[in-house]
Amino acid sequence: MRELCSPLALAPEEMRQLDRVACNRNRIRKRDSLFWPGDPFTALYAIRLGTFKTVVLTEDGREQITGYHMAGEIIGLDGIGNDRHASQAVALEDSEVCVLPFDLLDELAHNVIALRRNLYRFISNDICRGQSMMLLLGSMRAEERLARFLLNLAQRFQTLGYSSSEFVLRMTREEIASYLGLKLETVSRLFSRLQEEGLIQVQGRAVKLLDSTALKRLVGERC
Amino acid sequence: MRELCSPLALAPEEMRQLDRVACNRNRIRKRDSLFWPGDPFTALYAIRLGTFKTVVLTEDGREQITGYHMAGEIIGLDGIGNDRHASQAVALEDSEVCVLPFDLLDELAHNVIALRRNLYRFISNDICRGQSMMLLLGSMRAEERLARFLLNLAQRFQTLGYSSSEFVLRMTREEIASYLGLKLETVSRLFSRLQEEGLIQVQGRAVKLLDSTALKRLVGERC
DNA sequence: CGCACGGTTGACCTGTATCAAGCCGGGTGG
DNA sequence: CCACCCGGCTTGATACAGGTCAACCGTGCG
Repeated sequence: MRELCSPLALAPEEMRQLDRVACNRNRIRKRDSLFWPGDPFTALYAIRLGTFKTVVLTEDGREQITGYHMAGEIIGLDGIGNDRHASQAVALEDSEVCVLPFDLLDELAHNVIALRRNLYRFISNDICRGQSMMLLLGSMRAEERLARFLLNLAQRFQTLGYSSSEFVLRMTREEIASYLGLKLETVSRLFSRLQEEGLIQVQGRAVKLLDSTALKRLVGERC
Repeated sequence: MRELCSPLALAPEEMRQLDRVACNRNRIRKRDSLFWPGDPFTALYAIRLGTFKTVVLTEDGREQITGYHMAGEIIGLDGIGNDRHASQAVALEDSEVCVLPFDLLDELAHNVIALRRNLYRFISNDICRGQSMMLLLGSMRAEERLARFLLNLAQRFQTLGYSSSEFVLRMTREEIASYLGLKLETVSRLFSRLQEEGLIQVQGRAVKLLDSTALKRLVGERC
């Protein structure tokens, strides 16, 4: 548990207090949901293991994946605002989360300045993530979107201690497409094209980044 | 000042405390910026008067407008996460803001539960706004995007006590286009088309919603 | 073993972008 | 006070990225 909360940078004594809060783990099976849109908001969830997607829906049934979340990240933040979750969180593989009841968390935040600040921080980071997604969806071409997606995954795998150049996607082409505001055929074609160009190697969901420099150039990064 | 903080739902006594925090007003002239990307984060800003756009940039200079903000709203929330603002906030007309130094705000939040909760709430609402924008940018057609934009503005004007069916846009076609992930010519054509169809009446930036029911149907709302 | 789901690929279509020309209205300087 | 100019807007013609429809494949799961 502790390592999960290390991003919160607490003193050991505060850690013990937090342990009271985050006592209960929870296993979520692949395809099961942690919460649904409209569910009353009671807790945040710290992902210990596995991967989740968050999804929002239109009235007429279309859906948009708004995020992929891996171990060490916290989800459910969108529920604080109006005491109901706005999105759905679905496990992409068998996963495990810590339930962080928000009342307890807030009570603790009352005393522990560092925790309060870090709560703000987490929520605010989600805002920034949203802004980058708007940038991506609003003004980037398809190829650039996919390249960014891959580089972002690579970086996150790296911070988790996995290879940043070789990994297995947890999501289908259709899910990638939804996230990137494209159609699944387009994503499939893009994978093939990037492979032809020698930038990546794809075999189903197994991806190897062969030329990250070129990928970064694709997304307009100065190298 | 007080009416601005009324969404925070404070007791009168707490109000007085908050007055200490939000003492200083600030006039911002049209086209001037409240903060720039990279600026150190020190405060939130409560808009008293006027309109702002928030903008994020790519390394290679493209820009995406991520939000329009009117009186009563709070901006700058994206800065909390890493102590630097990620976006730029530009006044679309002569405006006035209250500066809310975050240190003071947080200190006060330590004591006042309601304020703490409402801080969370504000930030979280921004996340939800981001999610709806992803939905819009990722899976809606151009006409639907514009219709949603207009209906959203209408509703916000209404809550400010202005007409919800007749208002003057503060932004150019190009700014609307950026926000909606389109090009200015497309936005212009859409305005013309909605007018031909009798749903709205446009004269430059003056807009009148003639058939909100049809507009809502356009965005897939059951009526 | 076979079926169903996920993925690839091709042919064609269309919504939106792009390029280009002209208009309108309001602010400025003569 | 008028003429001009410029930024913002509209509209048309054309291009193209990505969507749609359809056929087929492979593979892993029951």
